[in-house]
Amino acid sequence: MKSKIEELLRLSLKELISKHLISSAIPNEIQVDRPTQKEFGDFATNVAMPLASREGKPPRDIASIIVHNIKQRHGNMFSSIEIAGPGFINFKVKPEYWVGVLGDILRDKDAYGKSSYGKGKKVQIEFVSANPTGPLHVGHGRGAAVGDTLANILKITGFLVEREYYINDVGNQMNTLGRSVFARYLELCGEEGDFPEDGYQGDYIRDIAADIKARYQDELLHYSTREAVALCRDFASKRILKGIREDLDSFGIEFDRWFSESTLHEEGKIQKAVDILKSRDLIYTSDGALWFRSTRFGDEKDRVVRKRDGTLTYFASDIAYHMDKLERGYDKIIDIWGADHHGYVPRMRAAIEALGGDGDSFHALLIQLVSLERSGRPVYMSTRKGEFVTLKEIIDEVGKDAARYFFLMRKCDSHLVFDLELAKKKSNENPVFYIQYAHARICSILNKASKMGLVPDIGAADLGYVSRGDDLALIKALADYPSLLISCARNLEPHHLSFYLLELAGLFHSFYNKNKVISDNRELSLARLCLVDAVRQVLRGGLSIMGIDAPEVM
RNA sequence: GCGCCUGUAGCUCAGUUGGAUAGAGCAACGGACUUCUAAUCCGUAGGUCGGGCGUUCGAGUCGCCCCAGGCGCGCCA
Repeated sequence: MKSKIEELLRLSLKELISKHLISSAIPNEIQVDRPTQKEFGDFATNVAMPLASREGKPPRDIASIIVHNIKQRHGNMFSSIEIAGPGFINFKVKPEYWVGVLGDILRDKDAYGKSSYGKGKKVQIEFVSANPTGPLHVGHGRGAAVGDTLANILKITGFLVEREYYINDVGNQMNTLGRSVFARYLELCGEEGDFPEDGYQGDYIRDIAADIKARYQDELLHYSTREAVALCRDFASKRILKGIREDLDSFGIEFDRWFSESTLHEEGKIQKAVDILKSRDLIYTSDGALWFRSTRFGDEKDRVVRKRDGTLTYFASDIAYHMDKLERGYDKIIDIWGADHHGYVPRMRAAIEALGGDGDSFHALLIQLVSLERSGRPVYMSTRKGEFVTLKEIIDEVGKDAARYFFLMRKCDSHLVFDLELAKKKSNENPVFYIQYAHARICSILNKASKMGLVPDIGAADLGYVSRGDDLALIKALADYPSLLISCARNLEPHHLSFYLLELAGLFHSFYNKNKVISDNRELSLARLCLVDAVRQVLRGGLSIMGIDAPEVM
C-alpha cells in the first residue's frame, strides 16, 4: 500500500512538471510515512517541504498543487487528502481499498511480501566463517541467525543471494590446534606432553585426541613430531568442521558454498593479488616485510601482507579472497563479522578499492557480543579456559526457534542479553512463544470452521464486514509487511522483522479476545476467516524468513 | 592517547535512513474464563532521549565538544 502511494506521488509530480506547475526535478526518494497520530490519516508525505525550498514557494502552496492533481486522478481511492502543519500531505485510504490487501495475501500465498526492490542484483553474504579450531559458540550463533535471515530477506525483496562460509584452514592457529591435540594424545599414551602455552584448552581437544588414540594406538609415537602434529591438525580440523556443519544444520542453516582458504594458496591467488597491487604501486618493502598502502584509501596505517619471515598474513589471504569475490561479479558483498574485528573494516575496504572494486558495495556488518543470563543472573564464560557455551548447548536447551528469535531481536550493533530461562518460558513474556501461539490459535479457529463447512474464500466473502474497527486495524498492519521487508533489506537490518511479528501477534491476540471469528453471522464469519487466514500467512511467512517454525497446534 | 559501538520509562529495548504530542514488552497494581486455545486480553503509571553547543521551517535522529560503559589499536588469527 505504501509503495502504491509513493507511485501515485511520483506520477503526479511527473505530470505537474510536464505541465510546468513545478519546475524542479522529482526527488529520487519520495518519503511516505505512517503517521504516529491517527487523526493524520493512514499515510503522510513531506514531499512538498523539500520541494518548497527549491521552488521558492511556501510548502503549503506546493502541497495544494499536488493534492489537487491527485484528487483529480485518484480521488476515488481516498476518503480524504489534507494538507496539515507546515506542509504535510495526509492521506486517508478508503476501506474498500484496504480490504483489497486481504485478496493480495490470500491469492499470493507465500509470495506475499515479495518485491522487485533488489532488481535481481547479485549479493554475496559471507557469515559465521568460524575457524575450524573449536565448536561454534553463542556469538557464532548470533552471526548465523543474522546472516541467514538477512539472506532470506534479500531474496524475498528481489536480490539473487549467495551464502558463503569461509574456512580459515591455513596458518598458525591450525598448527596450534595440531600441537594441542598431539599434546593431549601424548598424555593419553602416558608420555610427557608439554601442553602448548597458547594451546586450545577445551575438552573437545581431549575427545579428539582420544579418537586418534583409538584409531592409531601408539603409532604416532614413532612419527617425527612434525608429522604427528600435522596428522593431528588435519584429523582435528576435519572433525571440528564436521561438527560445525552439523551444528549449523540443526540450526537450519545451509550455505551455497564453503570456501577454503587453502585453495587460495594452492591456486596461487594470494601471489596474484599481491602482484596486481604491486603493479599499481600499492605494495612496498620496508624492514624486510611487504606492505600494502591502505592509507591511500583512508586506512590509518599501511598493513603488512608478508612478514619478514616470509610467511603471509591473514590479511593477505583476505585480500585474495575478496579479489575472488570481486571476480565473481557481485553487486553487493556483505561480510558478517564479530564486532571485535571492527578495526579491520577500513583496511578491507581499502583492499577492495585497490583491486578496482566499489567500496560502497562492500558492507561489513559487525555483530556485537552476546551475554548469557539465567533468570537475570549472568552465566560466566571464559574462552581462554575453553569454558564457552556452545551453540549446540543453546539449541539443546532452548530449541532452535527460541535461539534464532533471541539472536534476532536486537539490532546487530547492540549488545544482546540472552536469558535462557526466558527463552524457555511458555507465556507472553517470551516473544517467540507469543508469536507462535498466535499462529496456532488461528489454525485452531480455521480447523473448527472447516468442520462446520466454513472455509476462507476471498471470492465468496463480503469484505465489507471487515472494513472497520479492529478488523481494519489488523488489515492495515498486514499491509505494512512488504514495505517492512524492503526497509529491512535497504538498511541490512533484519531485527525489524522480529518486532513487526511481535506487534502483529499482539494485534491478533487483542482482536481475538474482543471479537468472535466464528459467529451466528455467516457473512461476518466468512469475511473474518479470510482476515485471520491472512494473518496466519503473514505470521508463518515472517517466521519462516527468520528460520522459525510455525506450529499449528501448541 | 587515537578509532569504532553503545547511552531513550525502574529493567530489556524499538524509533522506517531530519518530521507533527518520543513508543512497546517486562516488572507493579486492579480487572476479564459457561467462549474459536486464559499459554490470552483489558485498564492504570512512568521521560531533562547521558550533558552542552551548533546546523534549519523542524533534531532522539545530522555536526562539534565533554561524560560513562564496551571493544579495537601486532610483521596474531
